[in-house]
Amino acid sequence: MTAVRPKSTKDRHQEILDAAARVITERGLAETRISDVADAAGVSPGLILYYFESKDRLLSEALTYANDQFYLRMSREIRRIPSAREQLRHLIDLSVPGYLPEYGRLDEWALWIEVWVRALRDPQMAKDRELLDQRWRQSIADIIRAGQASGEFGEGDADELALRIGSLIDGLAIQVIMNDSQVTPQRMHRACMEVASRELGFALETAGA
Amino acid sequence: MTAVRPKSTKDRHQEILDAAARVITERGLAETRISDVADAAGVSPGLILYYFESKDRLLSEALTYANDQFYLRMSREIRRIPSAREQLRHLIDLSVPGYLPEYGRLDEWALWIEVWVRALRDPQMAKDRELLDQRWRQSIADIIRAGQASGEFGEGDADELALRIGSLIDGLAIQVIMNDSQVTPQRMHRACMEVASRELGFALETAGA
DNA sequence: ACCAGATTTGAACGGCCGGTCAAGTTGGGG
DNA sequence: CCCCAACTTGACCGGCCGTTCAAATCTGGT
Repeated sequence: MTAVRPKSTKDRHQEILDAAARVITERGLAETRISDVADAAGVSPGLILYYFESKDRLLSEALTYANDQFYLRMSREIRRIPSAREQLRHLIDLSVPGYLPEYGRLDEWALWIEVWVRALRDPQMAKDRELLDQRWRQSIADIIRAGQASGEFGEGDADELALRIGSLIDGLAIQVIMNDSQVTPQRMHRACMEVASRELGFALETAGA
Repeated sequence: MTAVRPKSTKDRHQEILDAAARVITERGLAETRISDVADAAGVSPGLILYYFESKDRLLSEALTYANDQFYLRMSREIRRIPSAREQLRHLIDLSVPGYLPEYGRLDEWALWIEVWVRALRDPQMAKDRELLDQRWRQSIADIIRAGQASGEFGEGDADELALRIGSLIDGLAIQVIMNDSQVTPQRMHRACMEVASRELGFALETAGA
């Protein structure tokens, strides 16, 4: 049988990116060494530089790759939901770090922060970040447009509303991921839903028993 | 015995912190070397380690120091304004990177991002960040309470409203400081004012004429 | 079985930089 | 004026880590 040995080039490439993303999440960009990634991927350090021309390039690619993965998973899940209002709720569910138990601490947000800090100085990363962010706003705007078409949401510039809601999520998520004692996942979730309901003009079913 | 030269020592200490903050803003935390700080402060590298026990300590202190400075300047300015609504507007003015020309690009936000990334792994920095953030929310909440007392704003939990507005500012500021082509300072300012007016229940004077 | 090219290894190199230190300089008190 | 402690310097050390490279191994084709 073919042992585990033969790996296509593409597999290796992705394996290393996966390993790098894991290491960055765990140790932080600044503390990530090539040998850490090699260990995580189960290969020798030399091989990393065989597939990536430099450590910097590897880390940059890993960051956008990981954010890509997150985005794809999210939009896959959301596409399944028929109601725009429920789509929005689920997007918020997924965006609140640690809100849905099955998703762990949702450390993707930590990677975002690493992207930001790197984008401040790395033009390529700045470009990638802008695209990633645009896509994020876009997916919110799409939900809003769908809700407006179906009458679930009131009128208003969908892109502008998406910017506001998306930015609110960003700002709150930072504090939640930092384990701020005042800003719990529940509180973040509630804040997002309330602002969204006011901005989009729908009533929040208050869970009164 | 007698205190030796507390004044000069204190000056040096602060000079170095200032220099470090400048270097971090310019080059980023990851790229900041002790010798860079020494150059910026006009002293020898050895002296840096005479005043700070390690590079890590220095950088941590510099980050909180710089954010402190920003906060103090902001609250000094805001205290002068009588109307709560104008206080809020000015707080937003100051928070939008590059909105007020006289304040340059307001790179303090870049330092915030560095704080975040460091706070993810450094418990002391995490603690400091939480205090800094609490103070930031608090100063917004104070404005809101004043406005509610004077009748300028509607009712509502001031702390909750402050969290929402503060987080929105955070999330938007990130994108502005990244030079996102879609999120201009003007657009951020407008978004903040609109959400604030809706959340706080006051009318936005639409600039006619 | 053999070859050629692709893949993989790990040892070794070299630069960089945080931290140390011994030697100087300064300035105020006696 | 001298002395001592505080302050300041810059050379130096040592380790770390990104990168290189020659050699080993593997793979598929003939």
